[in-house]
Amino acid sequence: MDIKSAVLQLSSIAQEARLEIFRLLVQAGQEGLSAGSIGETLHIPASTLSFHLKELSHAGLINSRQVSRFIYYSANYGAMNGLLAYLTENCCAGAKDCAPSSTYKPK
Amino acid sequence: MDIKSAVLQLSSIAQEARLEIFRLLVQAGQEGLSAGSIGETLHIPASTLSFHLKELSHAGLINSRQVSRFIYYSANYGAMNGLLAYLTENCCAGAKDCAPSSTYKPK
DNA sequence: ACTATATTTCTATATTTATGGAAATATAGA
DNA sequence: TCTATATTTCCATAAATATAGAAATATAGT
Repeated sequence: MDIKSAVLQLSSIAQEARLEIFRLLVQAGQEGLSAGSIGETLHIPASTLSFHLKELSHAGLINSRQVSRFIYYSANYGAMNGLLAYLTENCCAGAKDCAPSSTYKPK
Repeated sequence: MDIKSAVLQLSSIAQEARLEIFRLLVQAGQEGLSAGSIGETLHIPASTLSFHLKELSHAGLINSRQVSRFIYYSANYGAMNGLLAYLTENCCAGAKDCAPSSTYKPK
């Protein structure tokens, strides 16, 4: 992970509408959701949504696939974990248990 | 964690200079580093650095304390972990092992 | 081919953010 | 109190980003 990619990914979720979209997809699982259902759930106009989905895709934090007339978007869990790992890399110069507990336990 | 705080925190590290500062402090540990030594390490002019440190402080991702003429900044590990937990909350609707492995293992 | 639906692109406007020099404000040692 | 050092505030300018309507494009059912 290089810093420019990390900034691109962080920028893509450092915006309220996009963070909502991303979290919705993280919670939705591998299957994902169609653009239309995301817009309906979050009340985002189609053109605005399209702009935000492109930002997230371009950053690599979400994937898309076409299913008939719909486009399904889903979280890229690998990219997400890569980003989290980058943020915590060499945390506390390797001291163990430097950080308070977190509830997320990746395998 | 509410979404506005999360966006504020993400925005604060979604910028190359600030992400460098934050990672430097995450790696530095509890003791932290003085503003001057951060600027010297990362080659950031004082006024620019001050602006960025204020952004990070305001978001709550770093703390500061005065030590004689110096101001020491350090990572707020609790805030960091809170943010990471927020991003992964209800990941995959609770399915276990939905996400690929990560190297960060908070206790 | 025609029609309805899904999504994207185009466009203009409004808003926010980053930069760094110069000046101002601490802090502490002599 | 004078001086040196550390950091912040002020300021103007430059650059990037968000918004959503209207038009364009794609897909599939009839």
